[in-house]
Amino acid sequence: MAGPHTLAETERQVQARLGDLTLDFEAMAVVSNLFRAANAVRNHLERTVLAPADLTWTAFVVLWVVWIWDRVETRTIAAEGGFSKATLSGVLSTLESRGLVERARSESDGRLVDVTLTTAGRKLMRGLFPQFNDEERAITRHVEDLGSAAAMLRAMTLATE
Amino acid sequence: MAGPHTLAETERQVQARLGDLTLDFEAMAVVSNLFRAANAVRNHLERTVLAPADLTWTAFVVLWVVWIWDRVETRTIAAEGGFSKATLSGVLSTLESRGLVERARSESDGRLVDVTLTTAGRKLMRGLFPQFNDEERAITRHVEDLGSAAAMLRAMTLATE
DNA sequence: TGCGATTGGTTTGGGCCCGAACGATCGAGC
DNA sequence: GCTCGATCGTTCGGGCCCAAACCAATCGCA
Repeated sequence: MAGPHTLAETERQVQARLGDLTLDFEAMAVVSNLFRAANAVRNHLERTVLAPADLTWTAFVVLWVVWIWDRVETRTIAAEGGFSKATLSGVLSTLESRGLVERARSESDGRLVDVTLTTAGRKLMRGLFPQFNDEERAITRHVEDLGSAAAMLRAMTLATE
Repeated sequence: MAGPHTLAETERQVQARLGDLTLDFEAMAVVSNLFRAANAVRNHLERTVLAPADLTWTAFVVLWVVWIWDRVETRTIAAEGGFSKATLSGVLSTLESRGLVERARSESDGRLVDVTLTTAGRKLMRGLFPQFNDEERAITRHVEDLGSAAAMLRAMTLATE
């Protein structure tokens, strides 16, 4: 949200429009930078790692969750990935048509659908994830304390729930 | 990406699949938490502040940039907002049809288009932004050092460019 | 001055994204 | 057994999202 302009300049402009209100500019800067970072990182990873494999961001997240947990119910994937079940339904259909995942109705509960990776899906993830992690390392290389960075982000996530 | 499961459990699963490779789990956790936070914050703000005004996230960002800078070229909006010019073109059409912004071809350069807020657009932002900032304050209330948090996020953004 | 290269915004096509509505299934309590 | 409420995945409609193709305007450079 806040961009090439300086922070001070942005504050000045906001103050000019809402001078009579008390605002929290530090909070504004943090939220703004959160989205700039997430956007930049996502675009970067999509271009460098995902595009060559013809995968979208969300498709990769779905594959990742299924890969880690081997056999997952769709509701779990949606919760872990942070998107709606409606979105997941479409992405799963795409991945299924490409032969990367398989849907199977649960035997113990007829409402649930279990998802697993096909052999092709597992092979793809095994090749992709190391590249992905290399980029993650590069992206965070200038972050001093990774542990406290993760904790800070978790604090924001929790504060919204 | 990483969700209800514990971090240690996730690492164990990844290690089981890629045990022979060196991975950076701390970097993985930071990137993962970055997206969880951004998703959670965005969804929260959309539901609490934006939905009542019938605005999407991107539409609000566009309005915000134009509001701050009064008269902006579309290329600037796209750069500040962090999305493509193709996306912007569609969102601007939506906002224009709702009477919140106006497009005007630049007089000095026939390729450029300047965007301004209408009176209705300014009125909307004046009412909306204080609510938005209140939520931003609440979201960051458990972050100890807002300054270093913003710096950390900036470091990640810069590392991808 | 002329013309190829660059820049800027829009359009197009395909995919993601959500809330709401829907049909199927399950389970608690009678 | 039966029913009512809750849960699950899918579908639908509308909007966002991007890359690539496109056209108009401008610039660079001889």
